[in-house]
Amino acid sequence: MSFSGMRTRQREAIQEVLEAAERPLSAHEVLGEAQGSVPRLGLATVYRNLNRLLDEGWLVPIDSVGEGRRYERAGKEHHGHYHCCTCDRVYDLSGCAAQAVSATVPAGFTVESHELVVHGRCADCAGAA
Amino acid sequence: MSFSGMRTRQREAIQEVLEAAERPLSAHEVLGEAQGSVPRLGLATVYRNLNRLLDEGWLVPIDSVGEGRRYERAGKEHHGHYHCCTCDRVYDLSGCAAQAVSATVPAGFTVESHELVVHGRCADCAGAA
DNA sequence: CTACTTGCAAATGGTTTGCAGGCGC
DNA sequence: GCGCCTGCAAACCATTTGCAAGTAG
Repeated sequence: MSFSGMRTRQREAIQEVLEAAERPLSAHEVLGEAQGSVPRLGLATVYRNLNRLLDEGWLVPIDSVGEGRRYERAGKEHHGHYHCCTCDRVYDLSGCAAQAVSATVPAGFTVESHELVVHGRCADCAGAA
Repeated sequence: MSFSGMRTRQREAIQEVLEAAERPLSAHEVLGEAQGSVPRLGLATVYRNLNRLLDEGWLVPIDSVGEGRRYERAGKEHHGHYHCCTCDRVYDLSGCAAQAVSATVPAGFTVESHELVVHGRCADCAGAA
């Protein structure tokens, strides 16, 4: 099991884009950026690589915000995400800001609401599975 | 503003289902339940009513968990949601549990991770929009 | 050379929309 | 009766999959 798979031009372009990003990116954003290095890059290839990178633990999925999944380089300190309702982009917050939401939001940003989601297993499933 | 729209059998069935639910429901769950009272009810009608109810503020959307949006009656005390990774259902948590996640999780439930998402406007959009 | 990958196109699954007929008011 | 609402089917959009051809090792 082991691992990384082949080294291809498209795979590297995708990783570079994600490594350089300072906020979670959508598949389309990755496609757009990566096509800078690999023009003929297809969306399916982007998804296939994103999913592989998720399996390998190189990426973390961000599903918590509206439409579509975002992808972020793994290994960062646990942090919250700030979603702009207008431009729909997602920004990283510093640290897990649960206790002081407004304090962690970047200056100039306005907080409208926040959500806390816990993932795990309920009593039924913990016993059954 | 003001607005309620017409009173129809399907609309009432949908509202009853959501009023009775003690956890956020997906459009399909609403459809299934409501068809108990209105057999020929269509999925499109469910979506149209759910969206209208959202506009009217009667419902709150829960986008934070995995696949598809869930809908919950508005007006409840702000609370977190517990998502079971196995059965994929979403449960309400009591109160905003940001400060003590594990403490608010129902007995028997296992916490695997949690997410905090803040919605609002970034500096650019707050000024522009 | 052989297996893993890619690109393109068709398939999926959730949600929305177009349209003709129905029902609330 | 007029207009909003419903049901059905087609349209959309994000993501996945099938398949023939390309490329890494």
